[in-house]
Amino acid sequence: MPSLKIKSSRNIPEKILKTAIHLFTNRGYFSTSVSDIVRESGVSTGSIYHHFGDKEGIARALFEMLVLRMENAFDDIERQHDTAQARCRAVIKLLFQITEEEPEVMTYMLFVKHEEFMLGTAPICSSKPFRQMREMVAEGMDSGEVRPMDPMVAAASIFGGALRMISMRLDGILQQPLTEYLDELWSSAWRSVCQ
Amino acid sequence: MPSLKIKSSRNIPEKILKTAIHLFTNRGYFSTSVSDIVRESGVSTGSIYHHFGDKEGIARALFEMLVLRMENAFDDIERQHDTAQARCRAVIKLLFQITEEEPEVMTYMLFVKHEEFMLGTAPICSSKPFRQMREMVAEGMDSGEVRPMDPMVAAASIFGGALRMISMRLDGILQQPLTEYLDELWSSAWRSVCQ
DNA sequence: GATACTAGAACGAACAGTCGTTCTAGTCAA
DNA sequence: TTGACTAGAACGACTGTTCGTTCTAGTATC
Repeated sequence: MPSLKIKSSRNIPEKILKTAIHLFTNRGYFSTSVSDIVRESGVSTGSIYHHFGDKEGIARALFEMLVLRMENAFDDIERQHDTAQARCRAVIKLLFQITEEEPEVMTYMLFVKHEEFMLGTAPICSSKPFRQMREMVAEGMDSGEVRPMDPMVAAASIFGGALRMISMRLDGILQQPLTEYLDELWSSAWRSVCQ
Repeated sequence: MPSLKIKSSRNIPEKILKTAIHLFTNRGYFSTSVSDIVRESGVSTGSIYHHFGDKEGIARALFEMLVLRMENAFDDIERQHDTAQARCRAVIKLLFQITEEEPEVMTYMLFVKHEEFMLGTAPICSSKPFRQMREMVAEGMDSGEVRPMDPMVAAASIFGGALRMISMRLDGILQQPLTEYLDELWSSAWRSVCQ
């Protein structure tokens, strides 16, 4: 997580966010009370409300931070690779790495129903990172790497398997680290859409 | 939904369950109060507790009913088809149909985090229907229809795209009914694992 | 057929506890 | 001294649940 450097030497907002993502992903947003966050973070109620306004504000800050981080990572990938094949593979590799290194981050991004508590928020798959993923596939179709087909079907075919693996890994059904499945999964995924 | 015939001519448990699945999927479990269910169903608080014990009991009854229904449907599919290819395709077709005809049922089955409120419940992908899906793929590998590979990767590759399409459809990103994508999606999915 | 009785289904006002939030007092760096 | 920040007790709204009562339909008795 890119540490948001903030003036206070004790960096209270970061403490709050770290505790929050841990509790939100393990117990769920509604089963986490503000008092729980106070207790586990060692930060007072007053500070929490001073920095984030309300409980939803914590969830929102967390979400925006992680989405932004993902956007930047995808921008990097687009810069570092120039074929759809290489880009999509790099995206999956990145998602697998994050899942292994920071499972709570991946859980919060992909498998938390933000609309339920962040009122007026669009579902995660209409967020920019997901759009970037679909665009990579669409560009691959324009360039002839990906065979002509419905763009949504193509995107679902390329990334669907990987997202399924992530979901199973986070649910404890896969024992081995995701990175060990990467090559085999990618060759299957690419077979489904290549010319 | 298979109507649980119950003596009472007014069939109160069914009224409660219908209201509950509607509210749970649209607002979320925690944002739905028992009073909301009382108001929308026209059933009294007392009756709800008489039939289901507590709020969680409603969610649990709903879940068990829908999982059972899915198990039976998959059993039928296994009886009616004898190749992995035909079985897997039939499963996807069925899931697409349910998504179109009863989106709330599909939402509740796939995209509600039951562990958060039904304490001690395993995640949905360790439930029997999901195991049945993985077994169909494994059998296809034994028979030589599916090329040799990690069984989990094979299952994720076959069903991942379809589940992604369902998710996008339920989130309102796909305008057309899923059934229109079935042929194209299936041919992609099968390409990824066939010999 | 009429009556008395019974079991369980339905009701909803009342309760105890928890939650998110507010507020006043205090701390500390500049 | 000032102003940003921290602290945590206090508050009111709301939640899931309970429980005493009423209603309903079926059975036994006459």
